[in-house]
Amino acid sequence: MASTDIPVPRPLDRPDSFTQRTLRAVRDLILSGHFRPGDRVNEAELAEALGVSRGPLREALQQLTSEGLVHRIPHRGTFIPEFGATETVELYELREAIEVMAARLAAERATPEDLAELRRFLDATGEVLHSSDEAHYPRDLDFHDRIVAIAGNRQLQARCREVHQLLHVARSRSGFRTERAHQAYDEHRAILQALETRDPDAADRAMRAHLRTGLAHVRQLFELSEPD
Amino acid sequence: MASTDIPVPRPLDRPDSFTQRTLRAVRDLILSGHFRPGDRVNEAELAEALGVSRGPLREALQQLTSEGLVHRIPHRGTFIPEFGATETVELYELREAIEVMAARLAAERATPEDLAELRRFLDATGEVLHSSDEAHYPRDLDFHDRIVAIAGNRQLQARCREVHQLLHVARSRSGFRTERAHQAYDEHRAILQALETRDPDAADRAMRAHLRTGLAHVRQLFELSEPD
DNA sequence: GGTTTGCAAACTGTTGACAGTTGACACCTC
DNA sequence: GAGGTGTCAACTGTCAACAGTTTGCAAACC
Repeated sequence: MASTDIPVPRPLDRPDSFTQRTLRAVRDLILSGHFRPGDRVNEAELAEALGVSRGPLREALQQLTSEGLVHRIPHRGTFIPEFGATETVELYELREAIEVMAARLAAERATPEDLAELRRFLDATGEVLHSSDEAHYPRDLDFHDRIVAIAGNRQLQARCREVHQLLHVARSRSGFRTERAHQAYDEHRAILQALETRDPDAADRAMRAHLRTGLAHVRQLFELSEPD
Repeated sequence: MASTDIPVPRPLDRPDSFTQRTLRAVRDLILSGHFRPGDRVNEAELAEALGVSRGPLREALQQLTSEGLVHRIPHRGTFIPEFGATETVELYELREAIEVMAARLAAERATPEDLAELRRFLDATGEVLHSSDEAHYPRDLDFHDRIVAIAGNRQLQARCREVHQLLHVARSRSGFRTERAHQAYDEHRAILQALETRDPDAADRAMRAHLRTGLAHVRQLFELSEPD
């Protein structure tokens, strides 16, 4: 078709709509902690700051509402939700539902290359972990995302993204730190092993155990910070 | 506070916003089959028909987009998505993730009353099923919704609703009929039994088996209608 | 002094109009 | 007639202004 060698016609360069850009901007503001749980969003002010009118902003807020990152009360305004112990536990249970299923599917569908790459990834994080004795484990979510990707189900992947987002906000409040890097790493290895034996039930058990440990840890944090 | 006995001050009577009403209206139009997969939505026309301006309609469409009931292409318009075999299978897998988890939680959390009511419900549907030999099983979803309700996790419940909606649209195209009412009924009894023994693993297995049977059935329909 | 009542400012909900893009049809060329 | 080009109507994206609601404050009243 295209006869010449011009770099690229790029139908992709079209800057996407104000609504989409605004959506990403506001989402980042929430995830980055600029807006904190309990805060109220002033539409006119925020629209001005982002350089758009209230129309696109309102569409973006509507989307964020269904993502759960924002809560709208009629005639009152838009608020950043506060996640208590109950909500956080519910999110963890949803996460367990999705990621356990993803682990099952990954055990059935992973290609040899998938497994090899996952192993390399874990080896790399293992080295980092043992050399510098970090108590933090920044690549935890990376591992989980990779497994959901291997599962090859877009619906699961999309929901997983959403849940991780919400948990990020839910945990942000009490200065959450994993502090259990080595344990998590060991559990990740167990999951990898289950995948390599292509045993969905074993993958199920390993992933579930891993997530429940995480939930138990978060529960403990909540009980410490507020006996709710 | 309120000293007098006037019926009710009712802060609830406030008719909710145009956006909310429009959202429900359009959702119903899609679920009822008025809009069919592949159809395009004309904003001006639909807004006029619903008696609102394009603003609220666009906010409603934005929400429907994140529910997956609608697909927007920039500068092209809003379309009702067409669910092929791949998408439908993915939805079933997501459903399995959610409802299996719900069954596990229900096994742990169901009160005796919950179980008694669920049993009454199943008995009632059983009678209907055996007296009039309906091939159709209209209360199938009811049963599933009850279990998710018993699980008592709002996040799971909300996602479950969404998935059921999408599956409704996905199946609507090829004049889907269950045709396996008696089998489904038996499987439901098995699930109930697992719940009554309060065995999460048994509930897991029973629910998973039930949903996989359903998926196998749908797969068969797709292979018949289109060898995709 | 404490409670109620009545503004008034601030903000959200909604609208109609304008700007930019897309897709189709007609026309022109070879 | 096939292929390319120009034009136009239809529709989406965006905006600025208007309408209705909420909330805080202040004055009035008991």
